[in-house]
Amino acid sequence: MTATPTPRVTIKDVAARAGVSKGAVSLAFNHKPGLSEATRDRIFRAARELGWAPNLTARTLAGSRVDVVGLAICRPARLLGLEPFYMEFISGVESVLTEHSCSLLLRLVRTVEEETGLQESWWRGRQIGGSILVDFRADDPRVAMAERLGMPVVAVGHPSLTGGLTSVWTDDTTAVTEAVRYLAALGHRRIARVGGAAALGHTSIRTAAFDEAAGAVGLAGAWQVATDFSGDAGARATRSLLTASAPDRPTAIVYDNDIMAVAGLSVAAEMGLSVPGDVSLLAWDDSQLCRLTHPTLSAMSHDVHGFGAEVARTLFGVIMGGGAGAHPVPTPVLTPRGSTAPPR
Amino acid sequence: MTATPTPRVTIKDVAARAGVSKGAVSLAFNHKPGLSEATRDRIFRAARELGWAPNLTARTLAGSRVDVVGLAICRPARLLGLEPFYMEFISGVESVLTEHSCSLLLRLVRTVEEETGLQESWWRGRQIGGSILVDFRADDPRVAMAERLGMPVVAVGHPSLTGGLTSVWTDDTTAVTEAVRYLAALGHRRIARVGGAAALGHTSIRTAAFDEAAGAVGLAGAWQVATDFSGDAGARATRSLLTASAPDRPTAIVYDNDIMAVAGLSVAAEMGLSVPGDVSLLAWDDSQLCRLTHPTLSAMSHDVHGFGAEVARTLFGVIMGGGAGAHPVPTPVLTPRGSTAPPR
DNA sequence: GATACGGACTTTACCGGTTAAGAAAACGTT
DNA sequence: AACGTTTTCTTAACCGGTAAAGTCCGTATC
Repeated sequence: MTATPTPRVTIKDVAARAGVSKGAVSLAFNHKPGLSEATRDRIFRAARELGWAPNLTARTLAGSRVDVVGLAICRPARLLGLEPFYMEFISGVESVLTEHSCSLLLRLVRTVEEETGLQESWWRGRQIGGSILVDFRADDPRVAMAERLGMPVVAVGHPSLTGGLTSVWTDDTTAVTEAVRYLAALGHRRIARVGGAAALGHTSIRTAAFDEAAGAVGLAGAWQVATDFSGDAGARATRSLLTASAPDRPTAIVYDNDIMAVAGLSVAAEMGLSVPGDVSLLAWDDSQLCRLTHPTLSAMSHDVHGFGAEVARTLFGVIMGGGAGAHPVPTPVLTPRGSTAPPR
Repeated sequence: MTATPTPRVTIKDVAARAGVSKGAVSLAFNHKPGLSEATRDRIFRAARELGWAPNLTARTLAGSRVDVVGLAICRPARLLGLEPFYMEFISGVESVLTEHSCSLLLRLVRTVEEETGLQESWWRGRQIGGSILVDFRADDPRVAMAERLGMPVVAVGHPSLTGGLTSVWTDDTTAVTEAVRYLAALGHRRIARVGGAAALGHTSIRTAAFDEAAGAVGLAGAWQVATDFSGDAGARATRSLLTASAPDRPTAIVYDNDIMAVAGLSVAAEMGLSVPGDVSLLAWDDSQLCRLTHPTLSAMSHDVHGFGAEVARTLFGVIMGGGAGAHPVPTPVLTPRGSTAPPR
């Protein structure tokens, strides 16, 4: 990219107009002591008249402050578009960043390796003051990267996945257990779970929790399928689960996100099965989408916006040199709606 | 945000290790002539050994290049989370930015005023090399802003809204006309449209086009409702349209996005009306969601990812000092699925 | 009345690169 | 051998801020 011919106003112009030195202008704009009210006013007036605002690039270079945080998301673009989760998460993050006049540098990447490279170059290039790491997997290379670089990060994921990094996490184990117990309490004895991408750490955690819970409540049948989070995959998985003959067919299905649950609902309809009569469906994340279907979808709800906000707050804590440790956010709670009922 | 104690490697360290001056390292890394192959190799080797990469902040300050583009989206966070459109759009933009090792600076804002302020400070602060402006409204202040600042931007919207700015736009008028003609051809005589936010320019354009088309094909009834794009609003609008008694009730409804169409589908089901038997529904944008419902949703489909990519390409053109004018992208095409049929 | 002190600024040296101008060595020419 | 040309590299001045150290001045202290 080449320059544009805009006549840039610099701190020098403001200083000249206010009849002071650059340093004085800098003091004024950083609200530091050492200036009289009168001078301060003159400086601000001059700046306003010239339409000047500090050049953040120069400020970053000179000082030690960087008011941008990074976020790289590693999922196929096709799927991201549909995941209400991320936009809500981002909007939560933004809500806190904005209070600190901080911006979000976003990038979609294809692989974890690409992400580590990107994060490293962002950090080395002082593009960011810290970063949010999401979608952890087992032995995630980003743990070592962040530690090696001494980069302030907050890891979104269970502490068992995020090593020594400061983390923000939801208790998926408890949530999965609650979901299974709820369905079992309704009388379901054969429950399936349509999970997310097998490579992701939280998927393994939920998978293990589901097995555990299924055993604990003594289910007669428990199935689990891994998908890529897409609606298509959710539909395929549901179809194959529901085509089984009656005794082998689950009477309830839990999904790892709401898109797949919507797809499941449609598959049931297409197969002539009634929801919740023939099969109960339980979604996860609970975006607005769950209230737009017919029947409405019961879901494990999550304050995704608040989650994002908490992540951002934690990141600021880390950047300021504190706030280490694992920060739990409230466990998703069951929100029963029209898609779950006792089996017929 | 305060600094972290990472020992940063700078160009000076690389120069020292390679036994040359800073300038030589700079020349090597910018692939400029004036260095022997041998020296170049030594420099690159030294850089590799030290794990050095040029500091983008310093590079930006010194040179005239900024490899970040801005995007501010002005819709309530709650709605954004659900709009598949934006994430897909962003992923399209990113796909092109990545090729140019360029990043996206994203911010959610509440008002256009807030956006103009933000864009201006981004530009003045040299945070961005250019910007993508979306969601234009009548007499949009951003047109004047971009011109005043001489900031390279590409406006996403119809040329009638974007003034003299370089724009990328879809022909909504033709698309709306096609939608109405299609429904009329199926035999529908009473068609309603559940539109988006009235303040947005493209909504007015579609509203006008709908009226026009309704007149041209001689409909017996044509209704239009403005919403905020949310599923809830779509549901409310649909409910009120469908509660009318038979002669006054539309037999087909066109929605301005797919979320509202999904909501409409559910309202029809809840009211005991069959789709497409009693009422046909036609969605807009056509994300994956339209294929996940039952019946599947007919839609005016759009290559949103490609749209985003085209916008990014156009922005690069503008930044390079060319590419002005209005760039049309293909008109949405009708994709008939299960939710549209002749009226009973 | 000399000394100390604190407030209000200014000076100056960076931050980590780029780039124009300058200098030294290598080369070809007559 | 003397002289212009390149080629290769160095120097030094920016870019637009920040921040530590320095200057100047009015006032309180003994």
